[in-house]
Amino acid sequence: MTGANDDSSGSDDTGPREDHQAFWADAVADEIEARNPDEPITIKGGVSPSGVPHIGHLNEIMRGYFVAQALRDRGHAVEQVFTSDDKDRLRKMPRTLASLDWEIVGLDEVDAGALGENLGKPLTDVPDPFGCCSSFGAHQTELLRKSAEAMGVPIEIVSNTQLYAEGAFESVTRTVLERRERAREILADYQEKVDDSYVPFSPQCEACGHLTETVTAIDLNSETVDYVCESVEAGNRIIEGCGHEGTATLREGKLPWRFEWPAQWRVLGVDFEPFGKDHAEGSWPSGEEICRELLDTEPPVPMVYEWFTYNGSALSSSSGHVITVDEVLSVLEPEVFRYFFTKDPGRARDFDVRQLDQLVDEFDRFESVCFDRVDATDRERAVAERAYPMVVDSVREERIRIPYTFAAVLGMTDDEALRASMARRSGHLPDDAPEWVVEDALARVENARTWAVRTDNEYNYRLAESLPEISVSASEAAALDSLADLIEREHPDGETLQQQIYDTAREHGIEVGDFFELGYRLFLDQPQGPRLGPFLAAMDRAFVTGRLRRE
RNA sequence: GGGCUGGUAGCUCAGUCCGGCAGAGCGUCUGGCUUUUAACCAGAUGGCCGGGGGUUCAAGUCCCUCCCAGCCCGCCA
Repeated sequence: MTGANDDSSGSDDTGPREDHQAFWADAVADEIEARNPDEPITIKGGVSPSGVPHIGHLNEIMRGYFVAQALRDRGHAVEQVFTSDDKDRLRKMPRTLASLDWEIVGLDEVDAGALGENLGKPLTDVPDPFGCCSSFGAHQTELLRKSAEAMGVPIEIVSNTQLYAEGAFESVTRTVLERRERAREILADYQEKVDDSYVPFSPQCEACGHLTETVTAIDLNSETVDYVCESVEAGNRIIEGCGHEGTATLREGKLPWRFEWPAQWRVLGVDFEPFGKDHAEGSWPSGEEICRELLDTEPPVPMVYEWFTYNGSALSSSSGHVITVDEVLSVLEPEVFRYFFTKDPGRARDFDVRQLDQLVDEFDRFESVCFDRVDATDRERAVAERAYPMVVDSVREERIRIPYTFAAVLGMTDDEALRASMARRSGHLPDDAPEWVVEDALARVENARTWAVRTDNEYNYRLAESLPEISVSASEAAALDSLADLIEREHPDGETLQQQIYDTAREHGIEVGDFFELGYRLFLDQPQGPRLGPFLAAMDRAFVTGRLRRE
């Protein structure tokens, strides 16, 4: 169905605060619907692709995604686009870069000169320092595309450079130049340094390729501007101009950001756009006014999102304190990370790798709430039922989750059959679980294992492949042998075995604590570990008895 | 200097729009055999809701103000 709500004005009389939406994306969807937008409804995001794309940038995609899904669920056709603002000038050297395989490298490992010699040019005119893409901008855009793909979000990526090149911005640019007096007036309310000489267009110098700011003449008949390539200030530094005097068409240059953003809204027909708090007080209010006053277009429904921090401090492409989508997905299932973005965008949030188990536990609860397996408030249930289907690839109630920390423990072995049998014997997987359930449940093990290794936390065990070098006393040897016999004879369950370990230690006059440590050394080559009884009971019996006998 | 956003239990977060007993999970503690062991179960513990003031029968929620963090505009460079 298309074109919902057309002119049925009678049904719109209910006030906007009529029913409070539990899930934020539905509140946004309400706002968008209230405007009766043309279909497909267009949701946009975008970034200037200059540094290593990190999880903060993903807000531009994920926040829109949930709104898009909420609208689609209501029967609307929705298109989610993402502009790579790749006509932006390269202003400074990034400290780190990412290869297309997400390897983070320093400038010394790439052709840094490709960047350094081209400061001031549009990102798409800067060579790729990795040499693998047609430009630095293209390289960066490719990383963004991969991020969205990895998150399973279908978006159309639009190159800003491309939009200029094909003339999509031409008429808007013309309008802005025609009405530059008004443009100045508006912008001057937001930016003090806008003076009479300000021209809302930056031509690209035909000689050196820099984006320049000194426009000397505007000819709207021929749709060209004359310029002098003078030095410009960018990113707290001066970028030298070449002094060339030339003429540029409206496709050969770019609008300043404050105008470019509203121009995108108009050209792409944007109905909704989320943006970070950096824009909330700057480009949004000016953009809103520019859009209405200058471009005669209604601006999109806005949404400000708070920034994430990473391990407690600000994410920063330039300083290199980043975590990429690729890294996150090496420790989290995509649905868990998608869940992270269902949380209130207005709240500042830390992505703390050391505490990822909490996030995963939260997700597991979220899933359980959706399927009504645990107690929850009405609100929590409403959010879960609404957002959960947008988070998973498919809603399958039979799915089983192994707790993240236990999954990390299962990572002690690479033997997948052993992982499965340990999960079964420990009660986390029913014996009759279908193949796909087992496979799904165990998929988490690799993630959790990577996490445990990366943070080197208390779940970072490794099953000792071969017999560790340990010396045992005569009484300890006897105790271990006797425990092995017991296991062979009685096949005890975990709790029984736990008890038998205590009993055996005492029977042989060994300190209980010492005996446990001996057990951990034997199997993990560490002095501590998980509850020994259940742990040993979960493993292959012959292996356990053999190891106890120090074979 | 002006403004915007955030600040809720040890941790991660709901609840704030629209005032009605301060919540969840995790952690911690205790118990579950005579037993320290990270995957079990039960119970308990946990809060000046950033501070202060105001409105109200009633404030985490509304108003004012201050503090802290981040950001925007300006100023400076």
